[in-house]
Amino acid sequence: MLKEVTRFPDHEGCETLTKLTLDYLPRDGSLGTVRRYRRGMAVWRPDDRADSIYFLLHGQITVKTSDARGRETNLRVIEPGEPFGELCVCAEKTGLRETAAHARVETELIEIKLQQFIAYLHKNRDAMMSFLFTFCVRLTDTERRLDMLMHRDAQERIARLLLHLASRQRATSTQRVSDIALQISHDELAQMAGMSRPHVSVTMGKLRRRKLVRYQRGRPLVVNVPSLKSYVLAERSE
Amino acid sequence: MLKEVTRFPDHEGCETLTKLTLDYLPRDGSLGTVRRYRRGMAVWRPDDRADSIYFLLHGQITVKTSDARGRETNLRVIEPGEPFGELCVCAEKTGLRETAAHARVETELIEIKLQQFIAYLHKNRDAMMSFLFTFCVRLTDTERRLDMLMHRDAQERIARLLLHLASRQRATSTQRVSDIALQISHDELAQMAGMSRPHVSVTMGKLRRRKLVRYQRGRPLVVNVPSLKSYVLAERSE
DNA sequence: TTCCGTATGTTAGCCAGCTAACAAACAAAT
DNA sequence: ATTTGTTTGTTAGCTGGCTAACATACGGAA
Repeated sequence: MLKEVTRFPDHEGCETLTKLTLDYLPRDGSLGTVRRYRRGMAVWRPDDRADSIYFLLHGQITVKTSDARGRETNLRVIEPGEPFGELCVCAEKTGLRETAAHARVETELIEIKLQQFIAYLHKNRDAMMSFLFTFCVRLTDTERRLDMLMHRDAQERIARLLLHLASRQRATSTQRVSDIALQISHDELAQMAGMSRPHVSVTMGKLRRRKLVRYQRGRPLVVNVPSLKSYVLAERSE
Repeated sequence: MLKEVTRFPDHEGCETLTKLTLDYLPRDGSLGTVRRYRRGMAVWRPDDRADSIYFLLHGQITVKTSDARGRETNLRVIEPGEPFGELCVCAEKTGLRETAAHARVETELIEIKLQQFIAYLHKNRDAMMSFLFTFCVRLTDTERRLDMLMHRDAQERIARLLLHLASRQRATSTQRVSDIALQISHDELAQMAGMSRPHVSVTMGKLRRRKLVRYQRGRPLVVNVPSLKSYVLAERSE
């Protein structure tokens, strides 16, 4: 149990820690309820009370906001093992979600009432520590997306987004390869990068010509991490 | 000690929780080192190892990144009582900061080595729970900034940024007033919103003409929270 | 095969926000 | 009172990304 604690400051396998909390939860059904959702179904809607936390078992969830004009933006994509719908998603103490979460595919998850979850953490030190680490990683994750959005050049923005997605993906792979495959459409990239879909296609085309990514119709998007990274870090002074 | 735990799900005074962890730390000097910084001094630089966590006692800290072109963007402003330089600011397990933190004014803080801090949390359940809540709040905070950056209309973007800053500020005020005063320059707003300084000035001028904010040279910026909020939420369909 | 739905490629025209450059207003220091 | 430094106001181009619209390619269903 202490292994992760002492290993953490060395920053090994940070991303994998995100999925660790689930291992500390009782699996005898005493905490939370297992629920299933089919593709497209809503896990929560903007006006729902934010009094539950979820852990994704199988499938994939997207968390989105939409503004007054109906423009949708993708705030997060949840992978199996990750917690989501966290505590204190409280905008202005109304305790409402203000976001929408939908199953992207056939999905199974555990829903736990916040009260119960907090009570459980209170009794279980290791689970709490694990959960704390999970949040640290998520915070870093979110701050990197912030960093990405601060860049206004399309190529740099997309490049950073792809690197970000690749580093999350890499956590699940066993070996450290330079080519990471992502299953994501241009439309979804557009929603994550805050760009229009056509311009994402144009920008992706440029990156493809530079051999920084590979993709074709129907084939997954393959990101060459080292090349992309050196592209992002390169001085483009003029 | 349990008060905060049970109160949390009701989302009362969420923001104030951010500054709560400090109260749980031993003040006898047994944990961490007190350090002082003068205006402009660096707390850490991009290549420093990220093996400490900090708690701000007095003053103000800004955390920034700068890209290859030298463009600086403001990632966060730290207020007294808040922790910063969190665990796992580990980009690619190098364990480096990749950001720069500077004192904006005369500043005093506590620096604690991560190893020691984690060991302390491990022994002190209430401190850990408090710290966990702090992170939840910070995560929500960061996700709101994400949301703000996803909007490309300048007025909406600045409006959302001001609301965000105001809601953090409001935590320190005793009463719930509609007018919140902020001490921030157009240049800093530009760095937080990912916009150019001139266009921030233009946009702020528009908001001022709409009576959503008040400000003059040398006077602090006063944000009318309800008006701004209704402006942001209003349908601007055409 | 054919049809349909969805993802990607591409272009023309427009416009919001950028850069650059300078002016003005004030504060603090001399 | 001057000087210096800092912040804000403002404008004239310019450009990058947007919208809209359509073309193309592919997968799966019928």
